[in-house]
Amino acid sequence: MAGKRERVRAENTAEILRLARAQVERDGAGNLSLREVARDLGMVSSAIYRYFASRDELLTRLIIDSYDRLGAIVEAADSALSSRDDFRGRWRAMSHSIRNWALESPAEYTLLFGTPVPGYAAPQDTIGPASRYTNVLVGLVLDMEAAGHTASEVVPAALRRDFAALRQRLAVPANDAMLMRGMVAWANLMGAISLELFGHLHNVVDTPGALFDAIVEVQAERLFA
Amino acid sequence: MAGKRERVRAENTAEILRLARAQVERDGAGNLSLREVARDLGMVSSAIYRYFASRDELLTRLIIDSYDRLGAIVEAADSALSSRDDFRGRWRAMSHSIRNWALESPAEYTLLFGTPVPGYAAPQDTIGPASRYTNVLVGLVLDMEAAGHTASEVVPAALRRDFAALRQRLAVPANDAMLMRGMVAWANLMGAISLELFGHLHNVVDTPGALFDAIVEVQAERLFA
DNA sequence: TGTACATCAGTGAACGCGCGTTCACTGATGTAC
DNA sequence: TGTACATCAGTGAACGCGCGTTCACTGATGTAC
Repeated sequence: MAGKRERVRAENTAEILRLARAQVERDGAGNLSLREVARDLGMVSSAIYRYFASRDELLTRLIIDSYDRLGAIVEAADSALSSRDDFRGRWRAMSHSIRNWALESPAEYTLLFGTPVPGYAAPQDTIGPASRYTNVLVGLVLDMEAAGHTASEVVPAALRRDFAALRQRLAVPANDAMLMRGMVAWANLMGAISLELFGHLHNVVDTPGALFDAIVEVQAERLFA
Repeated sequence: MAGKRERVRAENTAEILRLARAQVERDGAGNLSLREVARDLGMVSSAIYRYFASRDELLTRLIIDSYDRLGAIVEAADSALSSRDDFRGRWRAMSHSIRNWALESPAEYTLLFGTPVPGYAAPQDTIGPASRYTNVLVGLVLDMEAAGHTASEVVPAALRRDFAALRQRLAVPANDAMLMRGMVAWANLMGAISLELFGHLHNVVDTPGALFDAIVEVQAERLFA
């Protein structure tokens, strides 16, 4: 029988998350309202507290889920390429998968990469899921290094210490110049997407997709060739 | 006498803007409250309406002022370099001036480059001030082109049309590859700053300043040498 | 310089709204014997 | 298979709060003659 209570609880939890996500998609994370979720669900507002201890906890859950979805998407895009040494192809695939996800669910992107919700402090639980999508990029530079690629990027001393710590934490043996390469690619990628999603390409470019492609290609040429 | 009314009005308008800005700095733009501004000012809430027609109008004014301040800062940083053909130096100067401004007034940065305020639609008046800081970067690539630098970046057809329109709108004769270079630099710059300010470098790097320097140098080497 | 009228800044009360969270409660589902 | 008790989901009322905006008003500043 597996417990009717248990089943209903799982269903309702999922439904709350679904409705909350839809609300975030519509009005932004700052305006997520427990009362509205309850209304949508046909319950009284206090009932939500049987499922989530507070608004912040619900937000945290949404954030974690979004990071996880993003992570899964980027991992899938990368591993879809059968030739693992097609580094440019892999870079293209992961870049475009992030942008496509962002365009499909802009508020999810905003939830993760926009203005942090005021008064909300991300708890420890988010840091694992948050690094899932970046790990794909780390994997790419690692594979390049393993394949004998060398990078000549200069890394200042202060940053070399940071990179050493990072290598330990992630148990990743990439060298400084290669990590630097990854950082540049990362900043460039997220910058291009944020500028587009947050409206800064209005009055600049009419086909942001073409600009994104071109930016990805320029970096492919410089960093992943 | 020049009108006491007029003088008081100017003072109060300035004071409202100052208090509103402080509030945005403290709680984020989404939480800007006319009532709180009025309280801080020692006035009754409805009095604000003698100065601004609505909350949105006040927000717009804050945004315009911030773009203007940013624009002025970046212009000053660029023109402080006496040798106009030190392109790398100019790139460094403008990059760092933007980051420094962002660190000094994070909520202003967030107001401009973070999540758009839900329900708020930027009116036409913002687009002039919004392009002031980017024009400095455009100026740099223009000067490089005038000095005989050539760029080999590939620009796809769709984007070439956009760039043609952009050239007309800005009355700027930069060629496609050079404009492309500017776009890459722009995305990279804003991406690096946003990642830092929105907390994505936590658990990645302990000295974000060093990372920023390094990113700027990598792009200096590739785009402005 | 003085008077009469127009302009405008600031008041205070009100409208109508929404929010997160707590708490004592009822009634259904699950568990142990 | 049945009974007795424990667990837990959902209710409804309440607390205390904040918000943007409107409106009729008073009293001070400005203007025309």
